[in-house]
This record gives sequence, C-alpha cells and structure tokens, in this order.
Amino acid sequence: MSDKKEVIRKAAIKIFSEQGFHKATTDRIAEEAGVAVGTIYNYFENKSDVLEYIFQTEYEKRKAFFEKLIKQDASPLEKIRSILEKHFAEVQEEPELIKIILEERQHTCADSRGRAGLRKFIEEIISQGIEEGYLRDIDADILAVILFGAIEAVMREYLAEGKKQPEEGVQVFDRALEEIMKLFLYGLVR
Amino acid sequence: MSDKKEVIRKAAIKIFSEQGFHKATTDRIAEEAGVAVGTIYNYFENKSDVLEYIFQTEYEKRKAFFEKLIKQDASPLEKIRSILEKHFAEVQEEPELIKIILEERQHTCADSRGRAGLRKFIEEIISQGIEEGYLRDIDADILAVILFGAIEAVMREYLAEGKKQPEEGVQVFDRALEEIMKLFLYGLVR
Amino acid sequence: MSDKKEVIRKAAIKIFSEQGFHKATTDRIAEEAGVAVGTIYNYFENKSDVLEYIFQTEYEKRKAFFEKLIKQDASPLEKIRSILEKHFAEVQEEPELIKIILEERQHTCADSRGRAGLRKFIEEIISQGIEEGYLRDIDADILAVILFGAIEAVMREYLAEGKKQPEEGVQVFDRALEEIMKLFLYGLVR
Amino acid sequence: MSDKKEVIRKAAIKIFSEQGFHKATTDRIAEEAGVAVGTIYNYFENKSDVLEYIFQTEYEKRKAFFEKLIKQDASPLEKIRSILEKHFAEVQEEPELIKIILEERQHTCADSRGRAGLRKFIEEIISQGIEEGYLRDIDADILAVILFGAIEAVMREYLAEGKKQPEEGVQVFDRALEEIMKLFLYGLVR
DNA sequence: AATGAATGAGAATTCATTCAT
DNA sequence: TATGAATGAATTCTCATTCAT
Repeated sequence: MSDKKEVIRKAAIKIFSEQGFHKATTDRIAEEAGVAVGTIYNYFENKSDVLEYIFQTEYEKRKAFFEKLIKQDASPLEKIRSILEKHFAEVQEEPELIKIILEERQHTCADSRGRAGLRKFIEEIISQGIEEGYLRDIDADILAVILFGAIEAVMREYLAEGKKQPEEGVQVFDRALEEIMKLFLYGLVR
Repeated sequence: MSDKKEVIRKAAIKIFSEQGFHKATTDRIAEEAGVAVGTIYNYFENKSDVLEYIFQTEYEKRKAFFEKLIKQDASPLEKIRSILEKHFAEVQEEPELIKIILEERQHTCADSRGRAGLRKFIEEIISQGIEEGYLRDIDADILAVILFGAIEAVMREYLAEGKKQPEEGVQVFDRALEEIMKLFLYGLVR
Repeated sequence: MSDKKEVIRKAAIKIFSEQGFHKATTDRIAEEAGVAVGTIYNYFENKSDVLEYIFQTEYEKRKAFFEKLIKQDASPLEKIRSILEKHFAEVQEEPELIKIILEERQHTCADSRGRAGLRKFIEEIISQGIEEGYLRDIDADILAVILFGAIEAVMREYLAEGKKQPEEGVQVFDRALEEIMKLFLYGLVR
Repeated sequence: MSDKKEVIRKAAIKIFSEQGFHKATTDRIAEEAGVAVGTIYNYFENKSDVLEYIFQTEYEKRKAFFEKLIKQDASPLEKIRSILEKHFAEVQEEPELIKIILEERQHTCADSRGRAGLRKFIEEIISQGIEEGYLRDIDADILAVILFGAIEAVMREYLAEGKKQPEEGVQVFDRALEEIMKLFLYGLVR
C-alpha cells in the first residue's frame, strides 16, 4: 500500500539475496531501505513476515500471468512455451528475487501455497490439452510437478553459471527452451 | 571413520531435518547423539562442517551408484529408469536426509560440487545414447539439468505430501516414474 | 562521546582491575555499568576494544600533561620531579586504572604505542637539559626507559603494599620521589 | 625431578611466550612437549601450576646467583654491575622465559614472592655499601625497587625492539649498563 | 605412568524486537 | 509515523580437566 512498504520489500530482496535470510539483519535491511529499523516493524510483523510478503507478491504476480494465459486461445504447447519464456525472462530481470524464491522457501509457508496454486494452472492447461485432443493421456498432476521442477532447475543453473559468464547465461535459456519443447514434442528416442 | 562421527552425523540429520540448519542447535544435536557438545567439535570443525559432511557422504554414495550404473550394459532409457528408481527409493528410505539435501543446500558448497558431479554422469549416459543411435540429437548438458530438476521436484513433492497421506506418497513415485519414462519415449503430443 | 560509553569505561576499569582482563566477563561489566550486555557492543567492537579504549584514554590524558609540561619554563630536574609527582598522584587517585595499565598491557597494542609516545617527551626534556648545559652528556633514549621503568616499579610497589597498610603506601611515594631526585643529583656514591 | 617435568616446563615456556598464558592451551603444550595432555596432570596440579613452577624455577636460579654474589669480595657498585650483566645476559639467552616473567606475573603469586626475595639481596648490598662507607645514605628499600624496575624496563625494551633489529638489541644492554653505572656514580647533573 | 577421547561449564557475541521520544 | 538506543535471550565454540584403558 504505502510507498515505504515497497521500499522495504525491495531492500529486503537485495539483502536476503546477498546474505541469505538468516544472515541478513534487520539493521542492514533498514539501512538499505533508508529507514530506521523500527519502521520495518510499522509495516511488517517481524522479519519472517517480510520474506512472506516477498513470496506472496511474487506468486500473485505469476498468478496474474497464468490467469491471463489460460484464457488465451493457443495450443497447450504454445502456452507451455509462454510459461517457460515468462519464467526465464523473469530470472534475468530480477535474479535477486528469484534467488530468494529458490533458496529461502523453507522459511515461509507462502511458498508451498504459492507453488501449489501455480501448478493448478499447469494442470489445467494440460488437462484441457488432453480433452481437446492435442495431448496424449497424461497424468497432469505429476507433469505439472515435473515441468515446474525443470523450470526451477534451469533458473538455478542460470543463477549459478551466470555469475561467471553472463553471455553464457542467456544461452542456457535458449537451449533449455528448445530442449524442453522438443522433449514434449518428440520425447528422447529416435 | 570413528563410530562417534557416524552417530553425530545421524543425529544431525534428524535435527537438521526437523528444525532446519539454522534453528538446529549444537546442544540439541549433541543430546540426540547422546554425547556432550564438546564431542561434536572433536569430530567436526564447526556446525557447518557437520552439514558439509552430510552432503559429502550422500553425494559419495550416489556417485558410487552412478559409477556402477554407467558400466552396466543397458539402454540409456533403462539407465535413466534406474536413476529414477534409485532416487525415489532413497527418499523413501531416508526422507530426513533428502529433506536436508533439498532444503539446506545454500549453506554448503559441497552441494553444488556434488550435484555438478552427478550431472556429468547423466550427461554421459545421454551422450552415449546419442552416439549409439538410441537417442535423437539432444543437448545432453541441459537435459541433465532438466532431469535432475524433475527428480528433485518429485522428491520434494513426496516429502510435502507424504507427511499427510503416506500411502499416496508411494503412488507419487509410481506415477512419476511412468510419466517421465513415457515423456522420454513419446513426448507429450498425440 | 556518549555518556554511556563513559559509564561502561568506568565499570570496565573496576572489573578488569578486580578480576584481570581474562576473568572479567562482559556480563559482569554490564551489570556494574547498569546496562545490558548488548549495550556494550553498541559502543565497542568487542571486549578487547574496551581495554584498548581504557589505555587510549589514559595515555591521551598523560600526553596532554606532558605537552603542557614541556612548554613550561623550568629546569629539567624540576620537570622530572613534576612527572614523578604527577604519576604518583595518579596512582593514588585511580589505583584501579593504573593496575590495569601495569598488568594488562600485553592484551593491547595501544600500550606500546602510548608508552613510546610518552618516552619521547622524557627524551626531549633530557636532551634539552643537555643542550642547555644543565645535564651531563646522557643517552637520553635509554634514560627515558630507565626512568619510566623506575616510575612504574614504584607504582606497582604501592599497589602491592598499599593494599595492606594504606598509610605506608603514601610514604612510598615521598621516599621514592626524594631518592630518585637525589640519585639524579648526586648518584649513589659518597 | 623427573625428566618429563622438565620437558613440560620447557614446552610451556615456548607456548606461553608465544601465545600468552590464557591463549596457550594445555593441548598445545602437550604437543610441544611430545606427551599426552593427561601427562601434564601427572606432574602439575593444573595449568596455573605450570606457570607457577616456571616462575619458581627462575627465581630460585636468580636467588642462587645473588647468594653467591653477596659473599663475593667486591664493591657495591661492582656487585650492582654484576647484577645488571647477569640479567641482561639472561634475557639474551632465554628471551622466551623472560617474556613470561615480565608479562604473565599477574597470574601467579610466585612472582611477588620471588621478586621480594631478590630485592632483599639488593637492599643488603646497598646497606652494606652504606655501612662500609662506599655509598651515601640511601633508602635501600626504595632503591632496590627502582633498580629492579629499571632492569625490567630495559629487558622489556630489548624484547620489544630486539624483534625488529637483533643487532640493536645487544647495544641496548651496553648502553643501559653504562648509563646506569654512570647514573649511580655521578647522577645526572654536570 | 601414560594416554587422549569425552566432558560440559563458561564466555563472547549477535540481533530481532521493543518503546520512549 | 518514524526513530534508533537499549535490551537480553539465545547460540556457538573453547578448553581445562578427568578417568577408563
């Protein structure tokens, strides 16, 4: 709501991603945000609550994307491609945020809630694809898990590699996108 | 080496998985191990070192599995199936250990080293499969990332769900195994 | 600067002198200062830093005295007498502080810096005395060491003896002052 | 008595002088001595007792020197010169030992006892010198304190400086010896 | 006598949170 | 609302000492 809350959220993303949730101190976050420590507690219950809010905000954003996507008139594979592109774009735009999402999940319950929510959308896309005859009969539930895991693994890989050779980082996404799509189209065998 | 070191490792797995690395206290680990706090420090440099050792031990075990596997005379898909079975069996046998491996990686560098090592094996299996004509031309590097991510996501799902309905947990693996194999064989489309 | 910093310094002087640097606990210092332990760390880096600050403060005070003294229009022996009087007065006024200065020097580098600084002043006084023809040709450098050592030995003696018979303590200084001055005037021989 | 006790004493001198009494660990001393920690406790009550023994041994050695000296047929100034030479020689031969004697005294009561004992000898030398008419009427008691303080200051100076320029270290003693003797002979004034 | 693994009390330091201003 | 000094519970790690072998 307030401008300050957003300032603190951004500062926390920076500090959490640099130091990890536990090593990050509220003092340091306040400093980065340009406010006093006490001010954090005017907007958040406690330190965990700041993390919770970061997850929440992120998952709401993604949820909005999925809600739009699902209504679009496109084949399931095209939709999946959009999901991949969206996620890969985001980690490039906000690597610090994604680092937190990938590494600090155990400290918040907003994560499992959030991820579960997103998976529903993937499930729906697949189920629809099956109904409409585009896809063979798949366990949509499990495939959503697998796809999400693959996406996260690629993002993690980018964050790990990208530090060293920035240009290579981008390539990872191009290659990953293509490989996943081909995998879905043809499988692995000849 | 020593018996005590192993006792402490096991106790630490229990406590780390219950409380997470940071909330787990050395006092609590010592209590669980039935030794004095000081004893931990006779076998480990510090608390992080205990975690490091847990990762190391686990990755060495998996590495041994992969080394054996790679020599076996089997098709690449059979080998991949073995990898899946092995990983899914392990999370059932040692859920606490796997929970740590999945959740506490950021606190140790043994993890990225370890995972990178295992990925090499998957890459090799795939590359061989391509050379030998079993598989189409795939970016082995990326596919290893994807496969590993998928495996971990399924394990994570089991750990999250399994808590609630144990019987369902096992099903997850059966379904995941089948879906992944079918995905590799046929892709998703009809 | 702050009032609290001074309160902590004074409390630390008391506790360090009673228990020695190592046996003195930060908890005990905080208690004596009437603050929480954490407060110490708002003003000092760590326990050693408190000691450092005590030394620094003391040597700055003495330095100010020497700077004033050196400008005074008095004979070298009169200046030396002033130095003796000053030091002997101080140990009577702040025995706890001086005890620390004498006993805990090895834990801080502020001490050797501080003492070296003061010795320069004594050297200068002597060198001047020589130039102006008051004193015979003396190795000013070494004599500064000797004089400082003598002063400290007398102070140490006072602290050791004084505990037992307070009245005798004062006498020590009178006798020491007289003996040192006579030594400088006449030597030891008849 | 035993050979081991002496081995441990020597090892402790090395470790105490390198690390200081408190930072020196019994484990490290044992290692240096080539024995097990437990063995230390077969010869000493506890860690402090080792330090106590070091002081005791040293002061007994010096006492023996003084006892011999006092019987010698020499003028008081010659005897004082011998004392200086003896002390300055020792710090060159056993700098580690002397470092401990100068820096760790607060941890043992053997020191004040020991030093008090030695001072008695100096007092006696001076008193004799007065009686025999060699020296003017001096407060022997105080002068012993002063002389001892001067000696210790010079030794401390050597230990501090000597680290940097070894050759200069020796010079300190030559100059100190000469200056102290001249001081005793002539005083400071022209 | 010698050993050295085990002990556990003890201490320094941190940092989320509070609350008076 | 904003502040930031003060708090003190909590935690890691150390190391002198013991004692079963």
